[in-house]
Amino acid sequence: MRRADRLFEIIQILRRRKLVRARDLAEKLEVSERTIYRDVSDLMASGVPIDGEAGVGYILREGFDLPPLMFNEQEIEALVLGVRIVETWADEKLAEAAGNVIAKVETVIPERLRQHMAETALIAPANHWTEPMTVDPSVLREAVRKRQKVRFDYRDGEDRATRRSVRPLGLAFYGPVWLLVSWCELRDDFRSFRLDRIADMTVLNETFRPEPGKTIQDFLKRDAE
Amino acid sequence: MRRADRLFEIIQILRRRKLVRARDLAEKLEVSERTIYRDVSDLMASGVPIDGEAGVGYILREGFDLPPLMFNEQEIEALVLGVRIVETWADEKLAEAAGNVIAKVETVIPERLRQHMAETALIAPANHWTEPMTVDPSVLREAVRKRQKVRFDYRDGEDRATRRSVRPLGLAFYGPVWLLVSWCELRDDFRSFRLDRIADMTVLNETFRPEPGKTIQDFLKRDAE
DNA sequence: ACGACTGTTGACACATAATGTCAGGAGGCC
DNA sequence: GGCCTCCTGACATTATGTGTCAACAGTCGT
Repeated sequence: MRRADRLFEIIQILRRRKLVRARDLAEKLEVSERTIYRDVSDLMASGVPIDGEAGVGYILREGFDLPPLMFNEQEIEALVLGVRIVETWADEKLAEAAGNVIAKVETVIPERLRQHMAETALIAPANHWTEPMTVDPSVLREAVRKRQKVRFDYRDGEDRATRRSVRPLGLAFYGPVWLLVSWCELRDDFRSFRLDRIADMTVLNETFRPEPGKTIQDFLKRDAE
Repeated sequence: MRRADRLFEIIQILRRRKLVRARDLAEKLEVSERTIYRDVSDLMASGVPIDGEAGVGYILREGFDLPPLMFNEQEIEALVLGVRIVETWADEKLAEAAGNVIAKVETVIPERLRQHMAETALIAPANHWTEPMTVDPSVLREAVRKRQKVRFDYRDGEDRATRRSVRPLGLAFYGPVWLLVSWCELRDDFRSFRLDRIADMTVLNETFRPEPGKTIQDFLKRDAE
């Protein structure tokens, strides 16, 4: 039996039974326990939610596959429109993920809705007037997630250039342009930067901790006033 | 990337797109075409219904009922961003539906992703420069669904006013403005109208049948050329 | 506190599977 | 016919998987 099949088989066994010991799996699949431990470890690394408890066995937590979903027609339209906008207005990686969302949702909704999904007449045409990006948004998204500071040159509306070091807090979709919402250490305040005016960006190794008053929630709160 | 992951990835790509060439897969997954042929062959042997046609590419037949894997983090981000954009850029009814989508998805994902969902740092700020709508988009959406013709006054870029009778085919999100994509009976051709320039619209009782060459698919096809 | 049970990890030698390259064949499409 | 694509075989090379042995750590019942 090929390894790929075995990994799949382990998942199936875990789906069927609540609790399984490595020894059971080893016997069933005719490999050594050591191999099972390695397989399970790989599955975990791939995101399969397996809990292994010493003295007990393995349990598959919920959330491995996507359960059936039910939406009404209006919700389908909202979902499809949102995803289509992301597909045409965001960077490649997000666009691809958006495509996956469509594909995955399609397989878990009832047939009737699947049809409606395909027929949704809300479209987001490829836009031709976005400013060419000078930074890769996916790099920035990662910096946001990992809370890594970034440094870059910024050219403002009056063409003045400054070098900034900021805490990236989030990315904001603002029509034809994307903004980097950040805490600017030069100004010691929130600042938003247009992604098309950023140049020579480097993600620093320096990380930051969220501090009260300097998070994106604080920014949004202030924005609302 | 390990082989087992690649096999899953191939399935996902096939789910997303109708037609894929071995070459596309090879580039995407950074392996040789030969490896792709071997992978696909193995998937087929495992019962995945893939059709491979010489001169065409690969197609995933229907009837593959393996539930898709749970959303990954990137997909959650794409979904959340899409929904947030709809919430701020679309009309009230769609915005509300978008909110429901979030709520429904939240109930089926594991805790870890729910947290990620809440923390997604992609935002779509309330935009302040959209042109004020002169028609209710939700009325137009319904007319699209029910295939009811509509009549309205339109004021073009040079401020010339015309009265139009059109088949509403769909709505297009075009940044700060929304467009009504339609088959215009005055010009006997496809025409797009900015929603903020439409006035005195009435939905007619007259319905229309989709005719070859006059559907939104035809419009999109022509657009691509 | 103890012992039995089970998951987790490392090391190492060995076997096997995966991969890329090259070549050729077969079938769809215009 | 020419082009594109899927499909298959062979072969050298490399990467990966595997079993065995060993030690450690967490759980559970007593």
